[in-house]
Amino acid sequence: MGLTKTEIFTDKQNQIALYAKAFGHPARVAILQYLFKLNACVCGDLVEEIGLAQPTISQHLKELKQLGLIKGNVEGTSVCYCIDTDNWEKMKTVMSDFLNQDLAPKECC
Amino acid sequence: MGLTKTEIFTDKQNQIALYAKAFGHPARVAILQYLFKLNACVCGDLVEEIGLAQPTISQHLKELKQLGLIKGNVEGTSVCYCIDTDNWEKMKTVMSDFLNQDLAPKECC
DNA sequence: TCTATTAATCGTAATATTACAATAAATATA
DNA sequence: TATATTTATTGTAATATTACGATTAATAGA
Repeated sequence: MGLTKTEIFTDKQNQIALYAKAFGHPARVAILQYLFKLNACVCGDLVEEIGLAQPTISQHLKELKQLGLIKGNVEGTSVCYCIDTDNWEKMKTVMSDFLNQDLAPKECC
Repeated sequence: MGLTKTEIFTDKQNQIALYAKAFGHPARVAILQYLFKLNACVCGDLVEEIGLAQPTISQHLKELKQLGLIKGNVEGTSVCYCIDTDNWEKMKTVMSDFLNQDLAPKECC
């Protein structure tokens, strides 16, 4: 147990859950907001900005990178991160479809 | 360790993360989609519909209820669940603000 | 080459999540 | 009251996540 049974759900449902999981930690939310705010590649000051230890930030960045939401470019000894806008848009489509489901105005119970 | 440091993040960041966490499991996504699809209170057939054990479904429903995204009304021996549309709209506002951040079209790195 | 700087990886402890069997609670009906 | 039906709760095992110290890797510059 303790293992999510992905096989009984649709690809779409699993995809929504994966994106949502990425946003399910405030550090990752903060990282993404900071990248959007600066509107540029952020080279190195994420650790001071967020306030968690360097390995922890690195771990969160890795998750976001694996999902494709950010990209990292090596610049000398530092790595510069920014939003991957193409993939961000794809994610938005998936998540918006889910969030914008609407109910007909029908009384219930 | 293993404990999210919520105190170093803003209320907004924590709120986004809490909502996202709720959507971070495909069973909860599936439950919500089903409630939207039927557009009615669902009395009892969620266990067969989703395909997880009854206590597991009950646990997922509890999480969604605690966040306020669904409500449950007791009807005899069964409980009928439906989307809490008011709270769903509030959630949508919060999540949309986050997802719809946009970058100026600026090259990066 | 040596040193400094910065990010990634490894290892690990603490906590959280997921899933379900067993059981309890609640209520309708015989 | 007794029984059937349905959902919630409890307990617990398996797995995942979070956080960080220690270390490694990579590269710039002396």
